[in-house]
Amino acid sequence: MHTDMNVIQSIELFSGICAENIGIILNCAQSNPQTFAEGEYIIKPNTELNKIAIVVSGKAHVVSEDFWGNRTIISEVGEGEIFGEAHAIVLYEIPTYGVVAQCPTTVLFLDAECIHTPCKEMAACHTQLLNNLLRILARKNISYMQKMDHISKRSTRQKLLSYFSEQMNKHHSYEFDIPFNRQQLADYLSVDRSAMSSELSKMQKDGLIRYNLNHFELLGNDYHEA
Amino acid sequence: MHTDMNVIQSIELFSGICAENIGIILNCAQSNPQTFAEGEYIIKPNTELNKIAIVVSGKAHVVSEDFWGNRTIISEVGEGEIFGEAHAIVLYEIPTYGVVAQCPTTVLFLDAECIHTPCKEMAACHTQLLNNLLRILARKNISYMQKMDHISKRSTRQKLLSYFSEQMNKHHSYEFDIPFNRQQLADYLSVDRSAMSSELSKMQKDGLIRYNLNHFELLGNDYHEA
DNA sequence: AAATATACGTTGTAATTACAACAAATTTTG
DNA sequence: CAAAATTTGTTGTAATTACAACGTATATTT
Repeated sequence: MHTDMNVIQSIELFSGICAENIGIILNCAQSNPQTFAEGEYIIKPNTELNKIAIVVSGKAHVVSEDFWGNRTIISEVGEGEIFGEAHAIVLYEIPTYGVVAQCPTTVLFLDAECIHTPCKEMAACHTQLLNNLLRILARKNISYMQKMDHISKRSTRQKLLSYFSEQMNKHHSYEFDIPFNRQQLADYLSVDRSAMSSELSKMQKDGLIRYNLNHFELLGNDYHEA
Repeated sequence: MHTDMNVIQSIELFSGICAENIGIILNCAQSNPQTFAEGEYIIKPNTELNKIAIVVSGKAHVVSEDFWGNRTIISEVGEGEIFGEAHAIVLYEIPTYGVVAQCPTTVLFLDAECIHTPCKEMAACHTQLLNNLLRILARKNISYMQKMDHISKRSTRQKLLSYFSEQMNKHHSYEFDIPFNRQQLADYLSVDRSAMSSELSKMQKDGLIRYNLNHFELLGNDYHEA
């Protein structure tokens, strides 16, 4: 129970909950920290999951493996982030994905039971915990929807335009910096990096965009030309 | 307030909540039913959203439109289902998608405020409401993750195999019926129908699968041959 | 500042895909 | 049951993509 309390107290799941109540939750949820070596499964695929996992330190990949053994990275979870919460809440679904430590990683497992039927001591902070979980899930939901929206486009150009369109809205400007390098952007959009790079070139040549490294500018039909 | 109470009482959002308390919620959330014509925007893109929408009757599409006017269907919501809940919970995000009625559709809007700071009358059922919302969001989350996992594969064949792999796990069997027709499956996997159809043929010829209409059978390397 | 590592852009080729057009099969309707 | 409508399968072609290989630029390390 002596895992880095500084980290624990600052994660979103416990925001607005005092240290004392966090202690009560950890106690009620029978939390136990575990450390995993690089490459080790934190969660094995196709295994029942009724715990919410908090990454106290380290980093892990949520990966999916199909019937034929092909592996893909679904998402990355870092310090302070949680995973498994969706499956811990929807009890009867068994996750097909696994979670693999990318370096020595310490994880705290919270029994989801205390979400559904909290003990008396938790009454004071249970609602806050539910609200936090709700917000985390909602935010993940939104980002999944956005990503799906981009990926579901048929061509690399359309995927890029869809992503740029989102960035434009987010920044309220035709110009913006993106938070990815080329490889990360390609991974995010599920396309090949070099093919994407060359498509970006074509788009610039076609007068759709202008860019330099991470800085992009959208050129609508007849807007703000120089 | 006289919208079909039969539908309202049977939706998942209100499961485990008695009719009386549902009345309290609807009252506290200043719910007001509205009816929209086919093709009409229920929610316009890029508009702040702080209400949870319940489809009382009809059907709607969640669509995204980019800077250049291209439209894509993100998901479909039918009777008893809700939408907008993620954005109503994460207040500061503005949805880029819109929601368009596919036929005359009646929708009940619940002010999300009563989720965050419920009135006294709601105390008795607020936790149940939070739990329901949590479960709905978690389930959507899981299905989004699965879909992303399929779509992010690079080739049509891999997308299909990923989907079949999921179906196999779900049915605990190498044989199963899928709930889509060809066009729907193609839309779900974001590929062209006819290209997918011909890829299915090839996969059958290559001995990976066997199928007839909606019935599919996976042929692992050396498993259960006849 | 040289050496190294990392990120980015370019090009050619083989493979895959979208698209269109049509044929075959299946389901619905009168 | 026949006709019509819908769904599914097939094929060819033009366009797009993945992949590999390599050159260049930028950042980091020593």
